[in-house]
Formats: sequence, C-alpha cells, structure tokens
Amino acid sequence: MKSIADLNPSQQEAVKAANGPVMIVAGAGSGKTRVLTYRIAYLISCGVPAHQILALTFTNKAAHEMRSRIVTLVGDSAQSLWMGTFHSVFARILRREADHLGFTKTFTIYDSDDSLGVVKKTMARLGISLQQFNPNMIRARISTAKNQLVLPSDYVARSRDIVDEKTALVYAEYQKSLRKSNALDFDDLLIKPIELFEKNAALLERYQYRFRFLLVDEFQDTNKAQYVMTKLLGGQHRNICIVGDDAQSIYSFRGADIRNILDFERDFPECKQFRLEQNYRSTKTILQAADTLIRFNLNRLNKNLWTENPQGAPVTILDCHDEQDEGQQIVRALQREISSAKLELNDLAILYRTNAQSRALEDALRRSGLPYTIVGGIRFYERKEIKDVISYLRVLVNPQDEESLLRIINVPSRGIGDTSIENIVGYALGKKTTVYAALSEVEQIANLTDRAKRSVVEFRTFLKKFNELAGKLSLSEFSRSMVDELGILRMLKEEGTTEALGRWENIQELLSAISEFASTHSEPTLEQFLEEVALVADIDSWEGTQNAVTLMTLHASKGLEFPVVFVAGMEEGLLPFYSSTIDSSNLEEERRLFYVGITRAERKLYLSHAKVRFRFGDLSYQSESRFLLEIGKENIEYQSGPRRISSLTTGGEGHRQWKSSHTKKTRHAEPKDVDRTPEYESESQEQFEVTRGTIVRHETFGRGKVLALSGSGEGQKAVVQFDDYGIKNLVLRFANLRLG
DNA sequence: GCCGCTCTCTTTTTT
DNA sequence: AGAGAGCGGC
Repeated sequence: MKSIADLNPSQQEAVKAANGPVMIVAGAGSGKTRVLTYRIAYLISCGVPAHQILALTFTNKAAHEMRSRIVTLVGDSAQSLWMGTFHSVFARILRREADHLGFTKTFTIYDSDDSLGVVKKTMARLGISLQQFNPNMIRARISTAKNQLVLPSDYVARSRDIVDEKTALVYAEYQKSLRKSNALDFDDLLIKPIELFEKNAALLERYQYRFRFLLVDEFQDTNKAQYVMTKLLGGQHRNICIVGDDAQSIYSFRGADIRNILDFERDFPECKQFRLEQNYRSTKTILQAADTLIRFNLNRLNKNLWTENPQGAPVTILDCHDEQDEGQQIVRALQREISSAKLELNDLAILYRTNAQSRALEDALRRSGLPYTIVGGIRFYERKEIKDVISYLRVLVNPQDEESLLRIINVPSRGIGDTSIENIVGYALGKKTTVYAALSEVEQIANLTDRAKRSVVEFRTFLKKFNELAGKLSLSEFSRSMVDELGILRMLKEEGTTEALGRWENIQELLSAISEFASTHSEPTLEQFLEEVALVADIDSWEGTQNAVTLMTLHASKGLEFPVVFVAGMEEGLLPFYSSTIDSSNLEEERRLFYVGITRAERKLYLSHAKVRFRFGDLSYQSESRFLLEIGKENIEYQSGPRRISSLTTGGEGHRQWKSSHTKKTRHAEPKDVDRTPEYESESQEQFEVTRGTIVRHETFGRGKVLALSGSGEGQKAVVQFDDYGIKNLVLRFANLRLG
C-alpha cells in the first residue's frame, strides 16, 4: 500500500485506529472521503480480508468512487469489499434470505409511487374517503412510522388525531398487501433485515462474523432503523467506524436523526473520537461565511474549521428582479468567471432549493448557448412510459406483483376497463388467490363481457410467451422483442406529436440502458436490472466530466465540490423553505442545507435572490433570505443588476396591494428569537381578518387553525390545520370560513 | 369502454 | 403553470 504520509496527523490517527468503535467528526472539505478510503485500504493491508469489510455510503456513486480509489491503493483484492448504500446492500442480503421472511428471491421493490398506489387501493377497500384523507399524507405517515420501527399494532396506541386513526388501519392492510404482492417498499429494505436478525439469532451471528469491520459514512443522515441495524451487526465485535458531520444533516424529512451521533457515544462509550477540522477545499472567506451562518443554530456540536487556503474573493450577492433576471445575471457572472479565471464549464455549479427553479435557469443558459447538465428533476424511471415497460418486466419476474400487474393489464389499451378490472380483483379477493392466478380462471369470473374475456386471454398468452422466452434470449434481445410486440413504439411514432416522440425516445433510452447493463455485468439478470433501477439515485449517473455547467438541488450537491458555486433563490420562503409546518428545527435544517451549499465552493461563491417569482401560478413577492444576513457582512459584496425595474411602483392595480404587506423588513434572525416565522403573504380579508394563527370554522371540516396564507386577492389561499381532518389547502373566497 | 373536459393538487428535499 | 385524477357524455 502507498504510504499514508500524505495525510495530516489527525487524518492518520483516524486511519490507524483499526479496532473498536471509532467516531470521526469530519467537517466540510476536511478530506473525509480520503480518510475513509485510506482507512479501508489500511485494514486490507493489515491483513483483513476485503470481504469482511462492509462500508455503507449515502449514494451508490460514492461507493463506486471509493471502491475504485481503494483498488488503486491496494489492488484488486479490494473488489470483494461490501460497499453500497444501506438500501442496496440490504436488498442484496434480503434476496439471499428472503425465504426466512416469507418472501421469495424475486420480490419487487416498490418506489414511493407504487406505495401510494397501494395506499389508495387499500383506502378504497377500507371505505376511507380519498377526498377527506390525503393518501399522500397517509403514505408519508406510514413511512415515518416504519423508519422509526413502529409496527402497525403499535401505531394505534400512538394515534393523536383522526388521520392517525385512519393511518393505523391503512398501515396494517398496506403491509398485508405488500406481502401478498411479494413486494417490499424502500423502508422495508431497512426494517425487514432487522426483523430477520431479531428472529433468527444464528443468521445474525453469521453476518456479524462475516462483516468484521463496519464503516458508516454520512452517519448524521441515518435514521433509527439504520442505526439499529448498525448496532445489530457490529454490536459484538464493536469494530464500527462512523463518519459524519452534524452540521450537514439535511435529511430529517426522510427520518434521519442527528441524535444517532449522540446515541452512538452513549452505546459505545469506549469509542475513540477524531476530529478533522482542517479544510482543504475552500477559501478563508467562504469558510468564514459558512461558520458565521451555522453559529445561528443552537442545536449543534462545536467544531472549529480552519484552512491554510488564501483569503479569496468575497461572496457576491446578485440582486435580481425576477427569475428571468436571476438567470441572466447568473449567466453573465458565469461568462465572466470562464473568461477571467480560465475555468472549464464543469467547474461551475448552480444550486437551488427546489427542482422547479431549474426552469428559468435553463432558459437563460439555453439562450446564451452555454451547455448545461441537470441532475434530478423528473426521474427517468418514474416517467409513465418507462414505468409501464418496467412494470411488464416486473410482472414477468414476480407475477404476484399486483401493483404492476394492474398497471399494465390495460396498457396499451386492450379493452379491459375499470369495471372488468374490478370484477377480476373482486374474484381474486373472494377466492383468496392472486390477481395473476385469477387471470387463468377468467371463464369463472362473473359479469365479464366476452370482449374482456378474450382480451384477458390475449394478455395472458403474451405474458406466457415472454415467460418462456426469458431463458432463451439475451436480456437486451428479450426486452427489445417484448417492447416490439407490445406495439407501443409503433403507436407513439404514429401519434407523431412532440410529446409522443419524446416518449418514443425515452423507451429507446430504456432499451439502451438495459443493453448497457447487460454488457457491463458478467451474468446479467432481469432481477438485478430491476433492483438497480429501483435503487439508483439521480446523482449516481452524474459524471461531472462533460463540458457543461451543472444544475442540481442543494440536497443532491452533498459530497461534491466545485471551484465556483451559485446558490439561487435566496429568499424567505424558498431558502429557508417554509411550508405550513415550519418550526425552529425545520429552520435549523434549512440553515444546514444552505451550509452544505456554501461549503461546496472552493474559490468563489455567488448568491442570488429575486424580488418577484412565480410560485403555484401566482406572482409572489419575497424578501431576501435571512441567511444572507447571517453569513457576516464582512464576507460579502453586493453587485446590483445593471437596471432595476421595480414592479412595486410601476406595476398595475393587482400589484399595488402588495406594497403594504411587503415593505416590512425581514426581522434579523437571532438564535434566541422564539417565534421566527416571518409574515408570509398575509393580507386582510373582507369580512374579518385572517392571519396566521386565526382559529376558524368550516362547514364540513369543523374547527381549525390557519397555518399559512398564500396568493392574493381572489385567489388567496389558506393552509388550515383542522382538528379532525388534518391539513387542508383552501381558497378563501370559496371556503366560507367563519371565525371559530 | 373510451374520450375529452374540468377540477385539484402540487413543489421541498429522496433512498 | 402544468399534470394527473375524476367526472360526464358518447
């Protein structure tokens, strides 16, 4: 192995503390990835067989990169490392052990869309109104419960409102449906292994023995299930190394819990701690800005990041009029940077809070002719036409997969309508058999038209044919001929619209992806392909090597670095983002998110904000983000746009009303300020004043509290938390609210 | 059963 | 503003 002399002393110590629990607190840009790779390489060079090391990373991309770096350090023996995300590693383990849990190896992994479909069907079956109760909210609550290892049976006792009561019912049925479909959702991939190991001590022991060294990266973003899993696997040998930075925890909405770091210290009191505080990435100015900002968070571990890098240029703030202007100003700044600093396009990144913001930025880039690449947005594998083809493949692998089966039974449309489907499902339910099996008993299903019966037989024959072909053709031949026979490509081509052509291209792209998968794997199977598809993240496929500016969300930027970084949309309401449920912990997470953004920058940071922006089809006027005031005046310079148009003074009637409510200056945020939620587009009502906090009464929903207001005039909307019906979004003009 | 229209909801972030 | 779902007419 190459010498580790090129690491600094604290990095070296962290690398060499091989045995026992280790906690590495690694600040942004402190060479964390380097330490991890060297640490693993060091273990291998000390004689630990690579297959006894399990390293859990946050993205597949990080895993791939680390693995190849380790291979360059210690050679090919490192290929047998176990490395990947929690989800992919445990999916792999679950495939092996599926029969212990009553699933088969070919189980399907349901994404959030599939889960939502199951939730909806379950609600319908239970007679719970989809109008009254938001299926998405119920799905989210089920997911949260699962992340916290709350079982359906325990959920009832924790019910706090009527939505919880309904959720409890749905949750129990939802789990049964998944089991019937031989399917696991994302959360199950973490929970089921725990269930497996708790039930089966011998099996746990085997895996404990197998993975003698555990490493967990981005530990601040693990959830309870992931932590319990870590403890289970590593609790005996205690060779657990966790690496993280509490200041970069940005996934609490997904159940991540920073308290895991504190719990680790409690559960492993003998753990050795290392702190990496020297930053190698950023200029002093950028680091100071980040540090000044993060000090506004009360809830944090103390850390002292420092750097030997030069002072660097101040952070530039771009005042923009609207999102178009923002795009233009960013483009101009980009062009200046490229010409003056001799940068490549892939040295530049534009980050934002929400995917929706990319649009205006893309427009500006396109107009200027600057090539760009976008990470994320509408995910490829979530597009309708792609999901349809994938569903066919899923059903062929796992005929029990009801969600996919019902999705494709009439796609392309073959005359099996909703009524027929209902009859088939009803029949299956009555006979306690799967829908797939019911297809073979079509003659016995009541109320089916002859046309529907014939179509079902056709559909069945189609599936059967490709089931038989599966073993005979190569993966890419197989999928191509299946798509051909489905006839969707031909149909799309005939349709001829731009949209249809786009879909046609997408399906071709999917087929190429399958071919590529087949050529890069030694024994490619459909099962493997589907698993990979289910667990890819947008960032996994980003290479960063092409000659283009990169656009992505702040979340996706975690772990990356760029010489020049732009953070767009620095406005109250957008960053920090607020929804109806903002509280101080949300605000602190938003601040950490911005912190992550700042610390991606090596040499130069730009922050932009717009006065006017379209949101939800309405113009909205926001004051600049409080975070701009929190990064320290001494670190910033303002650069005004070349021309200022203020629609506050030149705008028409519709705009004038905003004047009064938005001349209010954002309060300077102080850590001690208890109520930090700023006024959010509040305005007076005709009959009575509705503001945040007003208690109102609704004809059917009863008593509720106004959480937020948005929009203007006729279109003004209120987010109301009802005592019995949860959160609703109402148009005030129609809602007929009375004071409660 | 299919087509086209209107209404609703969304958009926070993602494995 | 745009997409998807739900509804009504053919």
